[in-house]
This record gives sequence, C-alpha cells and structure tokens, in this order.
Amino acid sequence: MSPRLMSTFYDHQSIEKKWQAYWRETRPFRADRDPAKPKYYVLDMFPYPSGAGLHVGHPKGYIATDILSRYKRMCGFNVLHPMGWDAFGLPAEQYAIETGTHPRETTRRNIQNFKRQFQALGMDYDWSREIDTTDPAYVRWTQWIFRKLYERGLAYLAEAPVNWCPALGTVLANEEVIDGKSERGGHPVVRVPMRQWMLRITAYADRLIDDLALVDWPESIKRMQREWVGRSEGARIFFQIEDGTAGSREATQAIEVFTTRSDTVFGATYLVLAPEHAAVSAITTPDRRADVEAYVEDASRRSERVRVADLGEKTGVFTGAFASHPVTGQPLPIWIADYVLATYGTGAIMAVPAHDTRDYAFAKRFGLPIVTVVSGGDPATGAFVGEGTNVNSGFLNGLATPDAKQRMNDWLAEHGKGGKTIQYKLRDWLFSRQRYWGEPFPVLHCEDGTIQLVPEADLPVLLPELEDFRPSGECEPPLARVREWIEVTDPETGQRALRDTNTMPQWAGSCWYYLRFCDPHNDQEPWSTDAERYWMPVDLYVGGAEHAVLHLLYARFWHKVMYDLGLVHTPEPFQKLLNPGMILGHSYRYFDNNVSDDPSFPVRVYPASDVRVDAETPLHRETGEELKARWVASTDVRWQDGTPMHPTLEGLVLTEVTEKMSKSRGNVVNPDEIIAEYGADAMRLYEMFMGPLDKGAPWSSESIPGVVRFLQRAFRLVRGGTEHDGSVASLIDGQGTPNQARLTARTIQGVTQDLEAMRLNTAIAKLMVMARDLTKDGPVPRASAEAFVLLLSPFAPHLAEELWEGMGHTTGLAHQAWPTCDPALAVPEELTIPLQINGKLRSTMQVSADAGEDDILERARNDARMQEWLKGATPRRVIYVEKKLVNFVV
RNA sequence: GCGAGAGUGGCGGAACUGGCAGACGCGCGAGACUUAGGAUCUCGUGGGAGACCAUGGGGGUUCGAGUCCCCCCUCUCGCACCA
Repeated sequence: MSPRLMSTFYDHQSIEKKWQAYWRETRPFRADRDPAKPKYYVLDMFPYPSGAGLHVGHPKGYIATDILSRYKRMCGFNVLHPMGWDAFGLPAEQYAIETGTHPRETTRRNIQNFKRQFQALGMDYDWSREIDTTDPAYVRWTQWIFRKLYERGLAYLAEAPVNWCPALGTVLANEEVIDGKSERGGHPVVRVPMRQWMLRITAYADRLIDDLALVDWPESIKRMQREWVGRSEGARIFFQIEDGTAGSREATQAIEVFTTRSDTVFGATYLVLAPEHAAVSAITTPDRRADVEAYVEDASRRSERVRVADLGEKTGVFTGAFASHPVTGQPLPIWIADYVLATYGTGAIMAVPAHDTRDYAFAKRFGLPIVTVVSGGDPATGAFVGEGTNVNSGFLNGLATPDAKQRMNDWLAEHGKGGKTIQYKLRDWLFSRQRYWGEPFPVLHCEDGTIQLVPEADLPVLLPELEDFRPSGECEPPLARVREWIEVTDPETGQRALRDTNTMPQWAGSCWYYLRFCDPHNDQEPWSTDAERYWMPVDLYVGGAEHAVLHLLYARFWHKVMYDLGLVHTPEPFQKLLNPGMILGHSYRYFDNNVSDDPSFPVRVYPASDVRVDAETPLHRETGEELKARWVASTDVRWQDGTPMHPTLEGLVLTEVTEKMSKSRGNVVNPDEIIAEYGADAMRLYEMFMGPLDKGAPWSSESIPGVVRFLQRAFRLVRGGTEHDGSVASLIDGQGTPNQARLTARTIQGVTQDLEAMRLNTAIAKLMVMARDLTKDGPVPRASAEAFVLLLSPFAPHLAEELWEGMGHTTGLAHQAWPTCDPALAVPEELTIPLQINGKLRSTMQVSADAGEDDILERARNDARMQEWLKGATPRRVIYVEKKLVNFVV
C-alpha cells in the first residue's frame, strides 16, 4: 500500500473486494424473464479478448452501460446486461505460429484475464449468460445460421478478384480494406482472383438504408452506412459496338454503362472502359493492341492507392473500336482509362466532358470533343455539373434536368436501349478467410461437383487439432494440410467429399451474439421465440464508431435475414446506439531515418522540429529524406526543465502528442494499477467525469485524486466522524432544514434527468455539490443521506453498498427503488435576478420565488446601484424575462 | 477535394429553448490542524490598477449572442476519380 493510501480513511481495497464477492455470491444481476416487468436490454459491443488485456481507454463505454443498467434496474426495469467474448481471431493464431501455443489455450487465458479485469471494475454483468464464440455449443449455431443463409441462396461460391493480404495470409472483405491497406495492421492488400464464399448482402441494400429510419443512432453513423451502401438512382444505357470496328468477331455486342445524368446523353462524345473490363481484349483492334495491353498491364501493377494518389492526372489509351450513340447513331471512340473503376457500376461509362469534371480533364488531355447540352456553364473554363435546361439535345431541348432525365429514361426503355436503374456501391460480402482459428464452413464439396450442407444433426463441424498453424503455401489455409479432416464421405449420397478448408471471418460470431444472450444455454435451437420476443431489441447499444460499416452493417444484414425467416420479431436489432469517445494518451515522439527497421542501419535521429509531413509521410525538412516516427514510453521520458527528452540519446527533444492509446506508442495506462492505487469506484467516476461520453479526452492520472476526495467526503457525509474514525453516523431523523430538503430534491431531479440523457459528467458534478453543501446547514438528515447513497450507487457501487449497509440495511442496492422527489420541493424559495442596463450586468437582487412582475420591476427601479447607473434617466424600454432578468434600455 | 463534428481560464470541462460565461474537478495561492505528510479542512483563483476586456478570427441580427445568420482560420473523424 502506498503511503498516500494509508492516510485515506476509507479502504477501497477491502470494500471493493467485499462487495464484489457479495455480488458473485448473491447474483443480484441475474436476469430472468418476467412478463410482469418491462425489460431493458443494455449491450456493450462484443470485446475481443486480446493478450494485452484492457487499458484504461477500453472500459469507458462499459462503465457507462454499467451505470445505466444499474440505474434502470433501480427504476423497476428487468435489466439484461450480459457479457461474452468474440474469441475467434487472428492474434491468437499468429501467437500460435510464433510459440506453438494452441489458440484455444491463448484464448482461454485471455478471457480469464479480461473477466478478472471486468470484475475488478465492479461490473454488473449477468455472468450466468457468458458466451464465447469459440465454444462448440456456439459454433454449432453459427454454422446453423450459415446453413439458413445458404438455403436461402444468400451464400454462394464465386471466382472474383478479392483483396488478398499477403502479410496476414488471408483475403479480406471490402469493409476491411482502408486506403488499400488492411484495417488491422495496415498491411498492403492486392487484388487476386480467387474462388471464395460470398454473402449476398446486396440483396438487402435498400432495406439496410431504409430501415435506418427506425433506429435512434448518431446521424454520423447512419450517414456512413448510407454512403457505404451507396445507393444511386440513374439509368443504364447500351451502346452498340459499331460494325467492323472491334478487333475480334466475338466482341461484345453492346457496352452497358451506368449514368446518373441520362439527361446529358446527347453530350456523350466517347466511352471509357475500366482496364479490367471484360470486353477490353475483344474490342481492341490489332493496331492498338500493343498500347492497350501495355496500359492494362501497367494499371494492374499500380495499386488502387497509387491510382488515387495522383488524382486528376488522367491516363488512358484508345482501343481502336467505336460504339454508336444510342440516339444519334454517331460513332463514339471507346477508350480505356483507370479513372473508371471496374468495381463500380458496370465498369464502363459514357463520357460527357462538358458536364463531368473527370471526363472534362480527360477530354482536354486527349483532345476529345466537348459538347454542351445543359445551359449554364462555359466549356472553355471547365465542366458544368449543375442542373439547367437542355440544349443541342434533340427531343430533350428546353427541358429542365429532372424532366430531361425522365424523358430520356423512358425513351431508352421504349427503344430497348436501357432505362431507369439503381446502382449500389455495396458489394457482396466476402465471407471466407484462409485461417485456422475460425468457424469451419458446414459444407461438403462432393465428387460430382455439387455442394452439400452438413446435416443439422452433425453440427458443429469442429476444427481439427493442429500443431503447426502456418499457412500452407501461397494462398492456402492451414486446414488444407489436414487430409484426414478434409476427406470425408457425404452422409446423404455416400460419395466421397472434401471439407471446405476456409473458415468464417471473425464477424460471423458477432453477427448474432446479442440474440444468443437472450437464451445462452439453449441446446435445441439458437434461441427460443419466447426469449427473443421478451428481450429484443437491444434498447441501448454502446461501442466504438470504428464499427460503423463493419459489425453494425453485417449484424443488421443477418438480423434482417432472420427476420425474413421469422426467427426474430423486429426488423432492426439495436434500437439506440451510442459511440463513446476515445480516451487518449500522452505519447512522446521523435523521428529517425531507419524507414525499413533494419537493425544494422546507421540510424540518425531527429526531433519533430526538423521534420515536415507531406501526404502523411514524414520528411526531413532540409534533405527531404523519408523518416519514420518513433516513440519513447511515457515512463521512460527524461524531463529536463519541463522539456521531455530522450532517456539515452543526449540532447534529443521529444514532442508530446495526444493520441490514441497503443502499446507501440508507449502511452497505455493499465487499469489494474489505477484500481490498486485509487480503487475501482474512483476509476469509474473519473472516466465518467472527464467529459461528455461521446467525446474523446486525454487521460490524466493526476486528476483522479479529485474524485477520490469526493468519495471520501461521501463516506464522511454518511458515516460522520473524522479521519480514521469509523464511528456510525450522527444522522438525524426527518427531512432536515428547508435548504437540505431542497438540495436533496434538486439533486434527485438533476441526477435523474442527467442519467436519462446520459450526461454522466454533470450528474457526478451534482452529487459533488450535494456532498459539499449538505452539511453546511447542520447535521445530515437520514432521508438525504439515503437518497444520496442511492443516487451515488450506479456510479460508485462498492462504496454505496458499504454505506447502505452501514445505515442498517440488510438488502443490497441493486433492486432498491430509485429515489423520487416532489418537484415543488426542488423550487428555490429565493431567486437572484440580474439587473442590466443596455444588456450589461449592473446589479443583482434577491426576490422571493413568488414575486410578481410589478413587484420585481418596482424593486429594480429602486435598486441603489441601478439608480447610480441611471443617474436619473428614465428607461426608454424595460425588458422583463419571467423570473430571470430585468434589462433597462436607455 | 467532399461531408460531419469541434474550437470556452494554465488543464478536463459546465452553461437545456438567446438571458449573471467559466458549474464541477485538476492545478495553483493563502490559511487552519499537525509526531511538517504528496493527508485532511477552510478560503481564494479568466485577464486588467482601472472604467473595461474576454467563449478560434472578422462582420451581422437583437434590449441582450458561447448559443442565431454570413465570411475566414485551425483541429479531429469519415469518404475519397462511385459516373
């Protein structure tokens, strides 16, 4: 125990241990279905139990849900607040490759550690519902759901260009690739054609957008989902290849393009295909072939990242082929260029340089014609992308843009040349991974080429035991080596069959865990209808905004499938969503020129002042040499006259930066240490007191003593006595003085309102005021002390239980009724009215709460200081705001 | 580039529909109690000697603006040639 601790007079260590044991034994947080009570389902986003354990940034959201679930329980709700583990995943597998430790063992240890940390924080989880996605009893139902997806035609195998990440040794979904790098680890990703499992999430594109109207989510997250689905209304148009212009006889008869501006069809002067477009090779003429092939080859080597980097600088080549304009029949040259994306729309566009900035840049570069068809711009200066009136457009002339679009769409449909359509950015979800530590697919690849589902009765399909977890060969999963596991006989047809050697991505388990929590031990079905109907939907869901287009989109998709199957009764799983802001750490940075991390490199180091950052790459200010950021752990920093210095490199000044906590930056703070020194209640309180829940804030351990002092004051308030004196409270009977009764009522009202609005920081401030002011008027009335303890209990549950017991109560706080008050009592009996002249504060006065307007104005006029300021002048105008303010305008 | 959010004391932050800017806490200062301890308690604490000046900067609306409107700057986060 530190010296600081010994002098505090409430011993958080023994108190917290005592009440955690009490909760473990009496299980007051067990949730049982009770139709007589309204339910409230509070859920934290499913944690992945990493080897590093929790840092102080993680529990922020968990503490908030803990407070809210305790509060709701006291309000009479039947609260479900479960916790479990999203335990499949790459780190355990990578650790297995390095050490040979089986991922199951690593996972078990990590879960144990996480659970210990959660319990040390005093969390009110119903541990009887704990689940683990790697548990065969859970895997069984994840595979069962996959069967349902497959039966509905929503899971299929497809050969398609996929995101292959060599460093991770697996393919990734579109949502897991950010700026051409893996979301986890930031490794390069390349596109490789592979045969993979896909889930038809695109079939739900419209509903994934439309049903956002049903949920109470942050607008920013809804927007991100809408944009990710990327619904876009437009037209598809077929452009016939001009006879005899294509390089080969098998050339596609027509090129299909997608456009949102069918009103500008008359302005199309050429077509552009993505280099990867299927028709490229067939249409290219012999004389253009060499150029085209070189360009295609070059484009395939340029990563998407590089392509985007020099945005604006358009490149491309002519294929030699022409298409005829669908209306005028005019021949349009067909080009290929990488500014057209193969992955969006049809991978081909009609170029309207007069009304599209990209087409304009391309046309200018290659001298292609620019034809204005919408009035309002000047083709000499740039593309006009706004709306206007059609010109040079045949039957569209004189129409406004929206009318022209519709007219053209109708015309296209009538003439069999296209028509109105909707495009989505969303692609089907790539659902297989070349990993060991995931759910095997419950399918058999039969000798005759068919795919058979493993019968329900044979689920789960479990992973074979392995000693060596390395990938097999280039793009092969480790399971591909286990012949005895792969080779089986199909129980239905008796033919020889092979298991699928891929596994499901980590998202699979988290797509339905919230449903399993409703009925976690059911071995007949994934969950019972009764349980689902009682508990769902999740009333409050708290977790990081980084899942905006990953977990939250995937889970909504699965939920909707299950809705269609009649397995759940609500179209949306998560009613209200909250994203806690990140807790940041202070890290200390410098730079060096060892960009490739070569240990034998002659390293030169630089302070931040020698560095400039260009497009996120740090460069030496003078030489332009590429540098890499390095960090010194905050505990190793050498302080010299208030300046952070490198501990060993003489004279190297470090720069303090506030950023996300991570091990590599040496700025993580371990909650175990904070709890040991200050206690779990103090840590909970501090994290909530830092600021609004949804905003990020830098951690500062130096501020914690503030909340510790508050807890000590709370202890003294109820217990009475002084330091080291555990004497029982000198609480008096009754309501106390009018001031005390009012303070109590106002705090009850204020804290309740703040909790409802999740303003936990201001709720704590109100409790601090109550603890400070309650004793000013005399001895503490018992009614006030009890209300205080009840109000405090969701925030600092250990101390509250201790105090509650000390007041003679024999039942715990979990199910005590939340205090209420007579709102009339909360009204102050005196008001301070600010008196202004021309809007500037000149005086204040005390009036009784029931004073009327005339009375107040009369007194304001006679106020000595006001008279001084007015110097006899008569106010031209008098502003009176009901019981708030008086302002004289002179 | 586009979109969203934010910018308030030395620091984290309050201020609900325009109405006493800086609640609460950290830090800092003074004092009290003390076997001088980084404990506890009390008081003070935006700047300025001052009328006054202060919510990123500039303009506006209003009796009155942190809050509403316009322009600009900075930071954070999304998206990024999506046709």
